[in-house]
Amino acid sequence: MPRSKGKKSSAPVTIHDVAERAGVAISSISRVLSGHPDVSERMRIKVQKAADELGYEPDFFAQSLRSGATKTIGFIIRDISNPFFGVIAQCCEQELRKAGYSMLLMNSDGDVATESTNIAQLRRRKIDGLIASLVSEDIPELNSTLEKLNAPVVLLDREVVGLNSSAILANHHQGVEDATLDLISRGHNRIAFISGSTRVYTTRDRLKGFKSAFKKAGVAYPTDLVSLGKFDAEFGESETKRLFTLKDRPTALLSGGIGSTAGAMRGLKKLGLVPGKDLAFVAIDEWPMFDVYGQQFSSVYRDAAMIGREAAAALLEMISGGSPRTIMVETHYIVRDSSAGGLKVKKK
Amino acid sequence: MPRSKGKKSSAPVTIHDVAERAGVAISSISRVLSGHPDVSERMRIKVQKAADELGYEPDFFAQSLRSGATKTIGFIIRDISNPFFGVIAQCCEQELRKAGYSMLLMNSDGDVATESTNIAQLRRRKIDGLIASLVSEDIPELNSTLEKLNAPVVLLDREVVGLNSSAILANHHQGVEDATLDLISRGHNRIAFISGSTRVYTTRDRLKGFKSAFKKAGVAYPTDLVSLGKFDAEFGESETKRLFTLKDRPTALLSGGIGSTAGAMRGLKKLGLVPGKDLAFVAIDEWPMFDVYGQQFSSVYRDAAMIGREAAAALLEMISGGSPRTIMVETHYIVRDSSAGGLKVKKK
DNA sequence: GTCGTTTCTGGAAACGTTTCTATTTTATGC
DNA sequence: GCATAAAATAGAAACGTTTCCAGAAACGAC
Repeated sequence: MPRSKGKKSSAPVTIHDVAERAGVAISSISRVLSGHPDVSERMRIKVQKAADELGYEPDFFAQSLRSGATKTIGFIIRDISNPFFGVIAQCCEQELRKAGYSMLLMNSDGDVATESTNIAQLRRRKIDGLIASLVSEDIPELNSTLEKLNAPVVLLDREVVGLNSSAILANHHQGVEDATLDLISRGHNRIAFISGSTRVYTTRDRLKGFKSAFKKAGVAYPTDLVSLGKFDAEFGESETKRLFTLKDRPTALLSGGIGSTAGAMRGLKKLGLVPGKDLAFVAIDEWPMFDVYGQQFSSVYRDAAMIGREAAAALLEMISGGSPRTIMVETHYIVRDSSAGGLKVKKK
Repeated sequence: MPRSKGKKSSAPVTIHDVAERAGVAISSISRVLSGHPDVSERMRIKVQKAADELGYEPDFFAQSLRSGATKTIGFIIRDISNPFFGVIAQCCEQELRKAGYSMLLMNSDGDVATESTNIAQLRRRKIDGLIASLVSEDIPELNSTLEKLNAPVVLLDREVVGLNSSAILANHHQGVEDATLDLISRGHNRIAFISGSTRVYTTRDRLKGFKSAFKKAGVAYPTDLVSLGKFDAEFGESETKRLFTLKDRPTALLSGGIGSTAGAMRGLKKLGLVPGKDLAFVAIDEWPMFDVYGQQFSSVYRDAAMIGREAAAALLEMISGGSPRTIMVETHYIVRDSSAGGLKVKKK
């Protein structure tokens, strides 16, 4: 049954239909529509007309199967509900969309196995590139898993040794050091620090800044007040409760990341401790609108939107043959109300 | 050149390789791996073994091209950086992933044209279903655009007439009415209301609750204090500034949605007005961690996680042949500190 | 044993493109 | 006008699956 005669309006129009209508070979249709140079003006017009009249749209899967390019980018993060990641994802997606790419979003839920399943899924989907904030940097099969993707990779705030990928790193230690030095100069020495696992760059670099501040100030570094484990709110809350009920409790707190901060704030509230009054408090990474709440929280700030844009740019560059690169994004200590408080004797 | 002999390790292994290794036809491979019933135990074992040894993974695009199913769901929202949408997306993605589907995320940036381009893109990608929070409900070609998708659609907080889709609607008017009645009972009658366009259900239903509260209370409805336009922070901020510098300025404010609330809070701050003191303030929709900030904001709450899960469930049901349905999600007025304030004469 | 059912298997035709190769047409130089 | 090269086109072979169809093998029933 010839497909041309049956005027089934619902049957999708294929390249064959266009070829028949224009009275040319299907290869000519393909050439015209993909902008091949060896095409006469007459042919171009004829084909374009037929395609327009039929409302032809090339089948995405047929194109990908044949050409190999999928115009699809994988995006893996712990948790898209984290507004910090949300901003990154948003800006990333906008940039990728401009370049004709679509974004497959997957949450890893902070779980190594889920993350690995997700990567496998993306491999089967033959993504053209991957942007990921990994759960951990030292998973045994990680490098081979990522290499099997056969696509360029951009890592967010992660350093994976031996992997030929780009990375967008934040200069955490600078901001954290500035914040810690400020707290020390205000008279604190019992400063608590809560953040995620040391198996990721993020935590290690923050810790580096925290430690170097004590060293620079010549003050003993409070080992017992450093709690590194997970980025989630549960950990932040329980550790805050634990630390702030110690015999010799801290007078200040730095919480590392959106999740930690959420947990810390909840924990402090349950303990009846008010940031800026009963303790000094600095959040690392900001919530959106952090600056407009009645109570003003200090923070170590980094620009999520820029991170998203840089990630997209780095990936697109690699897709078009460029080599991997590492981009460092600055962090800034922003002093607000909550840096005060927590000390018996008010300074000046 | 026979593909089997060249032991190119990088060449992806196809169904033909497995067939050759097992010494059977490719159709048998397909049958075994897709769980077709008419397969002997001997064949099953033989094929499974060959597939495992070669590490065979079916090509996603070839499968989709042939079978028509893409195991891909489109997800369109205004802006994934909005934490409310973030939670919805997260829960949605988790549920879809469990069912073997992946999520293509696209921001519409609140722009009708972008949204329409996105839908067209998703159509070409032959998605199996769409979950969307549309910019507007009354776009001329909207219905035909969505129908051309040829896939089930779940709308978030939107009512599109004549479209055979599922919808997850929030019962906004109940929560808003409760909030407004509370404010009226506290002595307010100059209550401002800022929200998005009336071209979406969200705004209309909120407005309905706002109006009915005044009617029930027998108080004149302050037409001049209702400002409906856009959901974004810019609109929220400028309208807040305008309304609160009126000669006869409002004593209370309801802001509709995350964006409006962000703008309103910023605007109030610039005016030097403190919620809970200089005015009563109720946010519609909560930010994450809304309950732990020093200053406690009242809100009309709805459960974003549930909305996400219900959306996924409704879509999966339609994909497997179920019919569309409308799910109503409750909203709740949560009274916190910011419901107080704004009145010269304190009521008992 | 023969016959009709089942159960199983192999071969080949799709799916809708891109791209390679071969062929025809057109242009160029003399 | 003729050889030669260049440009334009058609035809067919991929890409890697699923699925249809036909036939082979196995199995009872008689």
